[in-house]
Amino acid sequence: MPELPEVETIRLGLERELVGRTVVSVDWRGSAFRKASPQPLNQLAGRQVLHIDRHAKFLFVRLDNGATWLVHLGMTGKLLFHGLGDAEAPHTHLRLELDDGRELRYVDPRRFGMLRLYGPGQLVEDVDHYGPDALDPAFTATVLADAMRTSRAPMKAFLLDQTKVAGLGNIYVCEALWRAGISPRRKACNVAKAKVVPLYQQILAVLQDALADGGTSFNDYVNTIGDPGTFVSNLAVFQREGAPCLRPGCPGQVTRIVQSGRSTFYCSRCQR
DNA sequence: ATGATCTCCTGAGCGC
DNA sequence: TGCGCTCAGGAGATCA
Repeated sequence: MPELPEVETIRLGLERELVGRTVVSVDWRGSAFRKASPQPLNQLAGRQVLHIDRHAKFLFVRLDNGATWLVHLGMTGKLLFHGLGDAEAPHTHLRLELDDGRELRYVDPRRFGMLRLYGPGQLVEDVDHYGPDALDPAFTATVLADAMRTSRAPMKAFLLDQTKVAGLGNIYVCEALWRAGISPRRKACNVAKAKVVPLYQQILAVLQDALADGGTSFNDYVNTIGDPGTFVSNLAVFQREGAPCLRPGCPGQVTRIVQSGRSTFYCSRCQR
């Protein structure tokens, strides 16, 4: 569900509302997730939150004892602030009672997310194989060009590959390729050199535009106070199958194809 | 080693 | 109303 702009929106919410708070008590339901936590989540009890980092779609909640609580929302994960007595949504897996009389809850119907508590000094390994975050200065046009030169994967798969550049998902890959006028089917190594810098610029632009709108919401994405993002009205191709291409002067229409088992939306007329 | 496919899980939407 | 099918914003494991 959430990609970089949505996760960054949540990070900003946590920075405002969670940093400085202490966890009074933990209600962990022990639900089975795809990856178990290295340390029991009950050990969040008594910890104060110092700050929140993000790499790609992972959140790093830094705690006062040197521990790190890693959160990944998968497709349907939500982190939400609630009052103590608020009714509980289905698929609530974790409730953290905070010292300001509120609760932070993790809700995730599909349980594709990850909640992983690393002890003090324990190294977080989940992003070891990841490439640079798409909005980090370490991600440059040169880095992108070097990775593209050696990959025969179609551009769609290439940009979804978190080891190349981290943080993009299905929506923003489709949107960035449309903005740059590159076919999602074109092999990365076959993209004209002259198109690499524009692609780099459009990746940053679409992420920043979406972030400014609080992300994209279809069904269930909401930020930490339950508000949806509004970028859906600015999507050019994603979930617009059959609609006219929005590029000025382009007579094409948006097509949906399946690549590596996932939907790709693009205009075959102006994305070459 | 790279790229494609399968898998985890639940819910929504659709056609019949 | 209900059944069965397809699809969903992610990513790790497995297979060719």
